[in-house]
This record gives sequence, structure tokens and C-alpha cells, in this order.
Amino acid sequence: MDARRKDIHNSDIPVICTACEARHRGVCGALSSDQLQTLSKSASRKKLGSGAELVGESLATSSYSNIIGGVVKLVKMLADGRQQIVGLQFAPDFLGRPFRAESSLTAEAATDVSVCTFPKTVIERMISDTPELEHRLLEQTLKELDEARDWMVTLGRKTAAEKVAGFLLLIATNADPENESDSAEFDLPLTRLDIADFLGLTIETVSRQMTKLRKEAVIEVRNNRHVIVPDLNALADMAGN
Amino acid sequence: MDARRKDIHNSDIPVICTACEARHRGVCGALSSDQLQTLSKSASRKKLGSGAELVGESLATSSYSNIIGGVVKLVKMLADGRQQIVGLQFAPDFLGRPFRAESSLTAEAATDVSVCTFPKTVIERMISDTPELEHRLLEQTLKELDEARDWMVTLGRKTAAEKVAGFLLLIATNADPENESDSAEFDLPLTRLDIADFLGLTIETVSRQMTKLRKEAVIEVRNNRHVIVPDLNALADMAGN
DNA sequence: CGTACGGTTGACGAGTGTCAAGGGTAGTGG
DNA sequence: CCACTACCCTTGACACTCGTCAACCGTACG
Repeated sequence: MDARRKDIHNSDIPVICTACEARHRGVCGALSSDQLQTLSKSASRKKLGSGAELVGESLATSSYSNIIGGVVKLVKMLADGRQQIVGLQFAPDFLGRPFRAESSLTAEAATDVSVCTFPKTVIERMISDTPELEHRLLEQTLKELDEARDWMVTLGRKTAAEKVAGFLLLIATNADPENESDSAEFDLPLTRLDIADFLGLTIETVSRQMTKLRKEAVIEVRNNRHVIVPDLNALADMAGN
Repeated sequence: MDARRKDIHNSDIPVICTACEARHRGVCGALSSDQLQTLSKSASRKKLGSGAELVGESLATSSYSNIIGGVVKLVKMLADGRQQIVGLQFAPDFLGRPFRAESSLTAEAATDVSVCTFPKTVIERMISDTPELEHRLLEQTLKELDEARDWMVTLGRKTAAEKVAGFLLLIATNADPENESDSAEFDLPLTRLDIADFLGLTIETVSRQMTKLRKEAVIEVRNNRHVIVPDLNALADMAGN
């Protein structure tokens, strides 16, 4: 379909939003062009370097964001420093927790990230005015819950080899959702330490499993971060779902 | 309709609902007495023995339920038989997944359970009519997401000893939410196998950790299932949050 | 009385974590 | 242009937690 032509007719859509994915697959799709106008007035685009903190103890409840690009990790930390990544978010996910102070969770940019940020108050007013918006939030929350539960199986019941294979598969599908072929090629958005914190392993074990996959020719690795998967099915077999 | 007249006299709350917790803390609190009337006409109370399947491949999407009493476990199973419990639900939680075919998740009665069941269609119509109902569902889904993420930290980063202590603490608080003292006493709603599947351990390891806690006098156990915790703080220290 | 089920305990080994050393690359300052 | 440092990653040797296998106990039930 010709989205551009539709935008010309609905000429009220803010310039900043016209090419934004959040309007199609994200929560903004629930809003009228009027509401988009209102929201875009108080919205601001930001680019954040890898490692920047998006939601933490401080910023926690002051603003919400849509992720425009990049990968955000949701991190929980124990008192003694052990940490666990409890979720990864990709564009055009919505970031921020309505109606709720988020207990001990921080959101950090895993890669360089760009976001569209709005103040909490504006969004919350729109939520109460627009049932469809709340519906989208419910849909996204249900999606995140499914993902969290899938990952619980990985954390609780899979071996290190299966965990790493499963992780690579996860990134492969999110890096290029359109890909229909059996092969894939992508850059890992996470360091080995992040991967370890996501999988409940140590960096050493992650590293060893990666070399094992390399030696078995299931993957090919360049510059530590760039991964080529000649046969996704072979990788899926090792992930044991 | 003369719904209005019924709304004025709130004595029209269905008999079946008057003493029901779901009307206070659960999703039914979002409904008018009129809607409760409609819903209660197609609702039915059921008692299910431990082990019964509430949501599975078959029943999956045909009905929803409120849990009136007992404990329900949400189970995911891998092809080779390994399984992981990804959530426990207590009264008055809502059971069933709106708008979504639940991938490979089964809900089973962990104890004897009583539920209030309604057909999918009735609930879904009410959801679209009543934004407040959708709001409650969002709240519950957010709560479940928080719990799932907390548990991911346990699964990924805690030792067997911490896992077992954390589990006992979880049950202690859910068994008696009103308890303000620092001691507790309760029956475990789960078998050792269920506990193992919840914690990502084996029954043997669970058993050993329980004995260890017993020998350290952190807990006292009678008949395998009945647990006394003289000092919840001592237990909390071992859970390592 | 036999059987089934759930739980405990012990001996042993595999899978991961821990500790330590070293390689590769990018950025910085001389 | 070359150290120099910092960071990320890999690899090896070893230790330890937890899983596996097996035997046994107690209780409920036919």
C-alpha cells in the first residue's frame, strides 16, 4: 500500500511522526491525528549512547518513550552485584511502566539508541481518554509476558549450549524480522557480559559455547560481534524448543 | 433496557457473587451490578481436583475463569519432557489469555481448586464495552509481568539454597497476605516435583536444601508439607534479595 | 498385605563457575 | 608513527555446585 499518499490526505499528522514505525506497529497507531498533534508538541527525539540509562531509580516515572531504533536492555540487580537481564526491547516497543513504580528495574541502552520521549502526564491523560490506546498497551504487555515466560524456560531448564543457541536465534529473528530464508547475518547488539547476564551464565561459558558453535560450523563469527548463520534450522535444533 | 433501575438498587448483585473476592480485589470489581447479572447467568462454579487441567491445547480459548480458591500452576514443557512452571496463581486471579492463543502453556490445578468460569464470548464483549475491565486486566498483566521478571532473577542468578528460601518466602506471603508478624505457618501447595519445576532444580536438590534449612532451624517441617517459619527475616536473609 | 506415590539420603560425575593468563583492537598521548 | 592503556574476548586448569542413579522410608489405598 502507499502509506505516503495516505499521509498526504491525512495532512494533520505531525511531520515528526510521518515516517515513524510506532505509528504503524507501535502504540501510537491507536491515536487520532489530533492526539498525535498534541503528543508531538511535548515529544522529543533523543539519541543515546550505548550504556545510557533510560529508566532508573531517578527518571523512573517522569517520562515514557517509544524506541525508534537500537536495543534496550532491562536489568535487575541483586544487592551483591549479580545481575540478570530480564528483557530486551526493540523498535517500536513502548518503554515505561504505566500506573506503577517499577521495582528495582533499570532500562539501559545496549546499543546506541534513539527514542521518542513524552512526559508521563500527557500519555496518562490520553490513556484514560482512549480505550484503544490502553488496548495496545495491554497487547504489548501480554507480548512481553509471553516472552518473559518463554525465557523462564530457557533460564530454568536449558543447558548452556541451548541457551546460547536460543539467544542467537532470538537476535537473528529480531534483527531482521522480514527474513524468510534459512540463513541470517547480523551484528550482536550485546557484549559477552550482557549475553551472560541475559542467559544466567558467565562470560567464559558464553565464550566457550560460541567457539563450540563455530567449530561445529553452525555459525561463523567476524570481529567478535558479527555473526553469520548459514542454516537457521541447524541452530534451532540446538536451541531445543 | 431497564438496566438503570437495577443499577440504582445495588441489591441486585447476583447471589453467587456477593461473597466473592473477585468482586473486590479481582477483575469483577470493574463491572456494574447489571453486568454481573449478565455474567453470572452464563457463569458456573466448579471444583477441580489437584492435577486437573484448566487451560490446555484443547480448552485453550473457549473459556475464562476467576480463581476462587486454591493454587493454579502455569506450566511449559519442552519436547523432551523437561518442564518449567512459569507462574503460580492464587485467588482472586483471572485465568485465561484474552486476544491471544497461548503458546504451549498449560494451567493445572496444583491443589484442589474452585473457579468461576464463563464463556469467552461473553467476557470479550464486556471487555470492549467496559474500559475499566480492560484496565483491570492490564493491571493484572503488569503484576504478572513483574512477578515473572522477579522470578527470572531467581532462575538465572540464584543458588539452590537461595531459590528454595525464596520459594518458601513466596508461599508464606501468599498463603496469608494479612500476616504482619515475623513468623509464619502454612501448608505447601506444591509437591517436591512441582517445586523443582518452579525453581529449575531437581527434586533431590530441593529435598536436600529443605533438610539443610531444617537442620539450621530456619524452618520446621511436619508431614512433608506443613512448614513453620519461626523467623521470616532469617529466611529472607537466605533468599538473598 | 501389596503396591503406588511422594519424599529423603548417599555416592558419584558432569556441567558450569572461578581464577588466571594472554590475545586483539581501538583510542590516546607522546 | 609508535608506545601505552583500556576494554573485550578467548582459552586453560581446577573447584564446586548440582544433576544422575540407586536404595530406602513412610503413608495412603485397594
